[in-house]
Amino acid sequence: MNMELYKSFYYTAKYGNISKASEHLYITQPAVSRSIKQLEEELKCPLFFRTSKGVILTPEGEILYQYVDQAFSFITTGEKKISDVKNLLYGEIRIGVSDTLCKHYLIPHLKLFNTLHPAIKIHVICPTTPGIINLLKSGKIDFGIINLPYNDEQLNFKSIMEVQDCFVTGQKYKSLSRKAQPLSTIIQHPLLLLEKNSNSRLFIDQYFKTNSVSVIPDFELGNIDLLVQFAKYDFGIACVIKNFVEEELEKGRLFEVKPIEKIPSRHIGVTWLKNVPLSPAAKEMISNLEYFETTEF
Amino acid sequence: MNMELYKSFYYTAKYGNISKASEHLYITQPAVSRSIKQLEEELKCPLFFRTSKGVILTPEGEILYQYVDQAFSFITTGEKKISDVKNLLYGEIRIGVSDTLCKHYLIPHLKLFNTLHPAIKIHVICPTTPGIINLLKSGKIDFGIINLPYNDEQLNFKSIMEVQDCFVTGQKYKSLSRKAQPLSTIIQHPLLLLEKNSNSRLFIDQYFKTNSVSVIPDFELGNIDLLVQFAKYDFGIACVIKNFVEEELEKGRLFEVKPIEKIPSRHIGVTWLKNVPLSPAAKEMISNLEYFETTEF
DNA sequence: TCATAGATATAACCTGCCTTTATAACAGAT
DNA sequence: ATCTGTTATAAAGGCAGGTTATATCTATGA
Repeated sequence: MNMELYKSFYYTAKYGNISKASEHLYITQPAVSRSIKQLEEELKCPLFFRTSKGVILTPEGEILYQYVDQAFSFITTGEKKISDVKNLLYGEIRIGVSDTLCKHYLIPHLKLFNTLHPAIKIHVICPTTPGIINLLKSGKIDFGIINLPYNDEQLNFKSIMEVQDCFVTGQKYKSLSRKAQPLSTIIQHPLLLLEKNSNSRLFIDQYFKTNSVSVIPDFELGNIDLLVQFAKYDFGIACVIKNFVEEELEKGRLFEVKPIEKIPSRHIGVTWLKNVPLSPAAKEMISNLEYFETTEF
Repeated sequence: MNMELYKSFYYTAKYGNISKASEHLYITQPAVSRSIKQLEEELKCPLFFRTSKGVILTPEGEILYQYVDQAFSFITTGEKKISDVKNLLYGEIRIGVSDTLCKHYLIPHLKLFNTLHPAIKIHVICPTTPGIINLLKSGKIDFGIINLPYNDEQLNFKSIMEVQDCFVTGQKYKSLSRKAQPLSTIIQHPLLLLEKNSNSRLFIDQYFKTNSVSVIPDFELGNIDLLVQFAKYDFGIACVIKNFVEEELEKGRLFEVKPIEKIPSRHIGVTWLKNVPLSPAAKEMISNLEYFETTEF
C-alpha cells in the first residue's frame, strides 16, 4: 500500500475539499483527485461523497480517518522529536568516566551543561578505564573520559585538559618540599600510589622505569581523594594530579615534593567510537569540554 | 515529507537489515538503501549505524522508530477496520421507521440480521414519515422504511412487502363480517383510523374519496396496536394492515368487515438517498429485507 | 593468510507512475 | 444567465525511484 496516497486522503479529509488539500500538498487538484480514487480502488471502498462544495467522508472514510489522523500525528511528533534532538531540546548522554575525573573534572562541567540544556538527560557510570572501553564498544555509553595516552584503532581521542602529576605529602615530610629532590631520595620514603589497574599508575610506573628506579609502594589506593587523605595523615608521599590539589597546596594542607627528574605532563581526553556518529547532544558536550576550567578541592 | 520513505525506514528498523527489508518491500536493496539515505538527509540526522551484519538504529533512529511504529500500526488497523466493514464484521446501520412497521415488520428481521452479523451495531429511530425523509437528507440515517407510494427526486425506493388494508372489529359489530358490506354501510359505524400525519391515513382517505364517501373518524390513534385494542373493546371498526392482524383474525379475537369496494393493496418500501453510496452493512440489510416474512401479533 | 559469504554504498540507466495541463461537467450564488 | 468554485477525465511529459552492475567492507572459516 502506497503511503503517499494516505497523505492525499488525510489532507482531503481534513479540509473536506480536494482543491484545498492540493494547495497544502503543493500539487495540483487532479493529482489529489486521482490519488483518492486510487486509494478507494485499492481499499475497494468509497471514502468520500463528492459534492459541488467539496467532499464529505463516507462512514467508512470516517473510520479510516480516525486511524490515519492518529498515524499522521505520530509521524509528526516523531519528526518533531528528531528536530528537538538536533536542537538539544531532547535526548540523553551516557558517559563513562573514572571516579577521580568524575569528581574533579566532570561534575562541575555537567552542572553548567545542565543549565544550558536542561532537557538533556545525563547518565554517568564510573568504571575503570578498560571498563569504559568495553562499554563504549558495546554501545552502552556515548563517550568516555580517560587518562591519555591510550591506543585503540576503533576509537577517536581528543585531549581536553593537560594535567601534571606531582608528589605531595603532609607535615611529617614537609622538609622535603624545600627544594627539588632526586627521585632516588623520594622513593626511600613510604609511597602512596594508585592501584595497578589504572592508566595513571601505568604512566607513573613508566616514569619510574625511565628514571631507572624500582618502586614498591607502601599503599595502593583506589582514587586520588584517598591518596590525599593518606598523605595528610602522614602515611608517606603520594603521587597525584597537581591540577586537582592546587587548593590544598595553597592553603598549606599539603606540600609538594618536587623531583629533580621532572614528571612529564599528560592529558585527560575524551574518547568515542570511530565508526559510530555521536548524537548531537554528545557532540555538543564534547565540544564544550575542552573550554572548561577544572575546579579544586 | 515523503511517506514512502518511512516505509523503507520502518521495515529496515524492524529487521535490522536493509536487504531483508527490501525483500519484504518487494524492491531491491539499493532502492531501500537510497530511501533511507534520503530520509536521513531530509531529517538531517543519521538514523542507522551501518555494520557488516546489517544496520542498527542510532539513538535518534530509535526515538523516531517508536513513533513510526505506532503510526504504521494505526494505518494497518485502519485498513483492517475497512476490510471488516466490507465483510460485515464492523459497522453500524441507522434506520428510520414508523412505530407500527418497526414492531410488526422490522424487529423480527433485526433479530435475524443480528444473529448473522453480531458485530454490526444497529440504531433505530421511529419518527413519522416526513421525519424519516428529513433524517435521510441530513445524513442522520442510512435508510428509512415507509409506506409507499412516496415521491422524491433525491430518493431511491424499493418495495419490500405487499400489504393489504382491511376493516376489523370486535364482538359488537361481528355480524357485519358475515358478508361483504357496501362502504356506505361501514362508515355509518364508529370508525377508528390512524392520525392524519401518517402515510397510511393519506392512503385510506384517498380510498374513501375515490369511492365518494366522506368520513369523520370517531377515533384517530397513533399506531395499529391502539387501533386493534380499541376495536377489540368494541369502540367501532378499525382500518388496519391485514398482514399484521392475521393471528387475531384466525383466533377469533377480531373479525374482518369486508367492503364491497375492495381496498387496493399497497407496499411497504425501503428508501435511501440516490447520491450517497450505502454502507456495505446497510446494503446487506436492505437486500435481505425483501425476503423476510412478517410475523403476527 | 586467503577466500568466501553477506552486508551496505555508489553510479548509471531507464521505466512507469504521478504530476501537470487543459477541459468538461456540475451546483450554487449573484 | 453568468460567474465562481467544485470534482472528474484525458493526454502528454518529466522525473522520482527502481533495477542492474559493481565496489567495498567485515566477519568467518578453511
